[in-house]
This record gives sequence, C-alpha cells and structure tokens, in this order.
Amino acid sequence: MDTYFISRWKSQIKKGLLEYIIMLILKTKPCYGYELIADINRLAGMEIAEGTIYPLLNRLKKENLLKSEWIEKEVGIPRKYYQLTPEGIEQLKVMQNYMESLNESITQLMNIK
Amino acid sequence: MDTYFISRWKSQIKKGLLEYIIMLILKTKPCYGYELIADINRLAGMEIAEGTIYPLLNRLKKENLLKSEWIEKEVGIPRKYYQLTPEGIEQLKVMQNYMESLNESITQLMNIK
DNA sequence: CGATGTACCTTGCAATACTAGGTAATAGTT
DNA sequence: AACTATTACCTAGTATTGCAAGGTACATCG
Repeated sequence: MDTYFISRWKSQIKKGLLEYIIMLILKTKPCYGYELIADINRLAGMEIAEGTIYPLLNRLKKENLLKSEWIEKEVGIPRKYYQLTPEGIEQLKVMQNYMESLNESITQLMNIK
Repeated sequence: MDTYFISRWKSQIKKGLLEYIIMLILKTKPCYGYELIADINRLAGMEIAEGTIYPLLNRLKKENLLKSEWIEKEVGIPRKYYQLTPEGIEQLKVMQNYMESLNESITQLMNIK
C-alpha cells in the first residue's frame, strides 16, 4: 500500500509519461480510448481513469499528433479509433531520443556509490 | 529547437522525475539548492529554474523526506544543505522499484514491432 | 425487465513547474 | 571606493493536467 507521498508522486510521473506511452502504443496499432486504458495497465502497470484519457486524446488530436475515426461494427457500441499522424510520428521520435538520454542519465545516477 | 508541444512535454516529464532525481543525488551527498540546479543539469541534462527547486525542497522537507542545515564557511554566502532523512531513504527505495519496473515496461513497448 | 459491462464525454478541484519578481552577500573590475 | 556579476536564497501568481465524480447511450445476459 502506497503512502500519500508515493501515490501523489506516481500521479506526477504519469503526467509526462502518459502521452509518451499512449503514442508508443498507437505506433503499434490503432486503438480506442477504452482499449488504451486496458493496454496501459497491462503493458505499463499504470492505472488510468477515463477522465484522464479522453481529454488527453482530444488534446493530442487538437495538436495534430493524432487523428480519430468512428468505426461501427455490426455488433457492439461504435468505437472511436485513434492513430498517429505523420506529425505525431515525428514528434514521437524526438520524445524517444529524449527519453533514451534521460534514461541513461538516471541509470548512471542510480549506480553512483 | 523544440516545438511548443515538445517543450511542454519535457516540462511535464520533469514533474515526477525531478523529485526522484533530487533524492538520488542527495543519496550520494548532501547538497544545497543552487548546487542541485547545476548537478541536475550536468547529470540529467535538465534545466531547472530556481523558482522550481526551492519550493520543491521545502515541500520534501515538510513531508519529512529531507532535512536541512545552514552551513556558514569563513568565506562565501551561507548555504542551506539538504540531505535525506531515514524516511526519505525508505521512500526512495519504493520509487526506485517503481521506476525500474516502469522502465522495463517502456523498453519493451519501444521494441514492439 | 433489471443489472452489468462497454464506450464515450464533461466539470471542477488539487497539485506543481515556471515566470517574474525580490533580498543580500561576495568577488571581480575599473 | 563604486560598479557589476555571481552566488544563494526566497515568494506570488499563472498555466497545465490527472483524477474524482458526474453524465449519456447501447449491448448483453439472466
């Protein structure tokens, strides 16, 4: 069980990481919001609320990093599938570079002493 | 040169990481605020403003993760040195575990497809 | 029909990095 | 001695954003 400090810290960690993780997942396949919540939990062990993901997806769409498309199947509720735009793919590359160098720094920091 | 999106994203990434990096550095040695800014930039490549570090250090102190001590030398301005408390050391361990598993997940995500 | 699950969305709050200011002492230069 | 830059600390206000808590609508199953 996490202390108050730790749970707030985890929430902070998500703030930047979430966008990155969502874009990484969308790079592998188009997803709809509800599916992303499950995927993020399964793949990254982070629990995300719906009130988090939908505004975030809308923001990324408004920033032209994602585009969406309603898909209706013969059965089930229609779903809004998101995928990366060319601009999104480009930005993701910048993010990956940054994360790699950041990751390297932190690994080094952890090994001092 | 970063786009608006990227620079905002980097700022978000810092939000959770900063506490973690500060505590990692303080684990290796006591530091004062001004020194931490330089160390974080040198070790993690992150540029931190003074208006960021001082409120953060005060918050961590109020949460009993850090303690501080004024040190006056014969020359120079007195400095407020911070170091981890026993509770801070313990919380840092929890954070390290979380970061390690998170890091593993992200590495895997990056290698899909 | 009633309950549960899927799938989308919005409003308001709380937390926090940063901008833009400030103070004060020291060190270096003219 | 006077001026400037640097070191070192701090605070008030703003903007951003995850989440809690609410909502809607359809599907599925007993």
